[in-house]
Amino acid sequence: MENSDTFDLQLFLPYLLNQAAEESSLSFQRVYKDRYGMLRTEWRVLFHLGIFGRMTARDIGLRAKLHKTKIIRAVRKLADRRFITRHRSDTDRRQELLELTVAGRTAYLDLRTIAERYQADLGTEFTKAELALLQNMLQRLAGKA
Amino acid sequence: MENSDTFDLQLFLPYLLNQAAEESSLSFQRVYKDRYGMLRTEWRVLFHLGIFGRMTARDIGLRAKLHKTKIIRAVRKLADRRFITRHRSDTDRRQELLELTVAGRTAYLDLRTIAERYQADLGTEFTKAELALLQNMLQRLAGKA
DNA sequence: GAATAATAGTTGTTTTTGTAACTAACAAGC
DNA sequence: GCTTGTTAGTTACAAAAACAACTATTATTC
Repeated sequence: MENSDTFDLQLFLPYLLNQAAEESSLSFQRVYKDRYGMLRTEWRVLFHLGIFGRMTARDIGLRAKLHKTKIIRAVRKLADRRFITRHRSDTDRRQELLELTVAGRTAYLDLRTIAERYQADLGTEFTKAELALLQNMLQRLAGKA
Repeated sequence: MENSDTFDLQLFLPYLLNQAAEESSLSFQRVYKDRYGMLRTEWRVLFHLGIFGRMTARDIGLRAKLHKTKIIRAVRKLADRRFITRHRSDTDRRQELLELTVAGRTAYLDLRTIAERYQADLGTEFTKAELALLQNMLQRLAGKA
């Protein structure tokens, strides 16, 4: 340890954000992974369809900043497991309209409940004002505000 | 869109944190990747050795919450490129002591300068108090405070 | 002090991700 | 209306991460 240094890695945002993101993902991951065998991209696609209703892979990609190859793999897996349906658009046959099945919506609502509980639990750790500021700053850092 | 829903994904922390983490990693990634051909795990190992001096793979893993298989691969690559040296410990020959070479320290100092500039630039976006609160909350979320 | 357990590091295999190149459909310009 | 360019989705291959099993060494227990 002769060459000790003063840079504080724990405060360096690209590092700190990743640590926090990974930790906070864990509890939620256990649910979508163990209960539904889903990957991160898959629950995100599921949530987009649950929240916004029928939409295309392209639009999900734009909203979630996900590359189309990631999305198509998630879409295939979700369709294989009958969580979503895929239909070519009549007006533009390049596009494909994605939509939740009943089973998909059930899974979404179940996961959404877990997500809401997670958010609610944060209220015991932080004040409303703190959380609002955190979310605002994170959105600015994410380039979305 | 007939099934619109009210859950706000943009405020869901496991999602929001990942978006912010990915975005904030990008600019720094360009430097360690393009300039040094490093991966994320590699700059992290490099920084740990730069900051704390000689240490073992195990201790880096504990501090950075990295799995040992990730570390050993980073260590091999860093050693191949003559950024670090590896020496079996005399007191416990299972352990290996890792240390930066001169070239490794040079690379570390270069990257540290970029990191410090990144942190300083945040000061134009946010106030000192905001940043302090953000870092504190993130550390609590990461389970490190 | 021999047997058993635990630890540091290592290797191999499987999943998942990243990147580039491709096809089919549509759009724009002339 | 034919060429040129763009877009949505798809496929194939390369890179990286995740997971399990292994070796060598040290620690523990009886």
